[in-house]
Amino acid sequence: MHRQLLLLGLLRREDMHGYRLNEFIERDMAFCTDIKKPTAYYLLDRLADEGYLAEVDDPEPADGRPPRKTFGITPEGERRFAELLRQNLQAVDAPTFPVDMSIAFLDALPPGEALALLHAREAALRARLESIRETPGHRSGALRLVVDHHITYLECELDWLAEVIAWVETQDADQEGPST
Amino acid sequence: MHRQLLLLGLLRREDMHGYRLNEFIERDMAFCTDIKKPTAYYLLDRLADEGYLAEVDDPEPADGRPPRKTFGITPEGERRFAELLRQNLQAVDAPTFPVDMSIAFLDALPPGEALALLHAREAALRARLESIRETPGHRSGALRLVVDHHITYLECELDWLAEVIAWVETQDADQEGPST
DNA sequence: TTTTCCATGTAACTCGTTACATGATTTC
DNA sequence: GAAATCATGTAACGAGTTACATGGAAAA
Repeated sequence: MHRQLLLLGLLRREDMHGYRLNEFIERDMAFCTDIKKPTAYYLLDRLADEGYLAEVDDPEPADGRPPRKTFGITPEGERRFAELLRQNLQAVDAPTFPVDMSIAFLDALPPGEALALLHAREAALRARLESIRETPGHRSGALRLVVDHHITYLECELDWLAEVIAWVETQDADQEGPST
Repeated sequence: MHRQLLLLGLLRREDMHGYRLNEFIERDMAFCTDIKKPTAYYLLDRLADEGYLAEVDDPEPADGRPPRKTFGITPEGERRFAELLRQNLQAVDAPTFPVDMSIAFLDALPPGEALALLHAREAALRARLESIRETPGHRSGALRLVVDHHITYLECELDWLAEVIAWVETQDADQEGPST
């Protein structure tokens, strides 16, 4: 559903063909969406079938290039967009973190190995945080807020991971015995 | 994949039949997993087919009750469990937040309505945070860490939401004109 | 001359959900 | 007598992904 919203939202700003759309999404939105090319093409056709998009004439057809299907949003599409926007903004999704399942059974691992894996995870999260911080563009406008969302989230993940690591370390110490 | 891990992890502690397993998951793990009953039954059979689980005799068959299939983990299941645990702990998933798509197009909404929706969202998040804070049990052990994960996450969501609200408010003020 | 770019798709598949089916037994 | 509890499942569906297909043009 947020995928439809994305496509409608982008086409609301400018008519585009699938290839350009996918290019833009890959370059500028990859950090916040996971829509894949075939899905985008499929959804474009479906949204057009449903009357939310309409195929328009290619404003600058390039010769010796495959023909392209340029889409524009229709008035019904605008209405649909607003509807999805409100729905999506109100929906409070309960996210699930796959890693939680590992944490729940962390005692099944030798503490040493657990710590090594957790530190590796920490490094990976830090790397991602850096790469998002260094992302060019998105310096202004609403997209900045989305970048901030991911930065805030990664920082919170790191805080929590530190807590997990501390916990494993105390477990480890307890196991060695406080008598040592 | 984290679903398999969950089932194997729980059956590692104690032999169980599907119904009890589902009961436990609904009562004590609903806040961190979204596995549904039919999925659990299906996965139990599949894991058994693959040799990771084995059907064992019901230790206390109740009379006048439907027969139940009690599963226990096999040595291969133990190995599989450890493998999934390591895999899952190392995998750094790039989460996508559906709400980001709304935020990216927030300017399409009248600022007043946007603020109302954002405040409603804030209230919903706060309610969830409270309900998790008041969750009984999970006070000790690894599950406590998982609860903390969700608390930390919701707090970070609230921080970020406040930032979004502030941004919309400045946008609104700018639009009214700094001359007023 | 092989690779990359442009541009669109399809077919098969995976994973999971929803809604429903069954049937005895206990509780209201 | 109706509803909830116990216990297991199936069938149909939906959303999305992967891998592949196509075919000309430009760049390496």
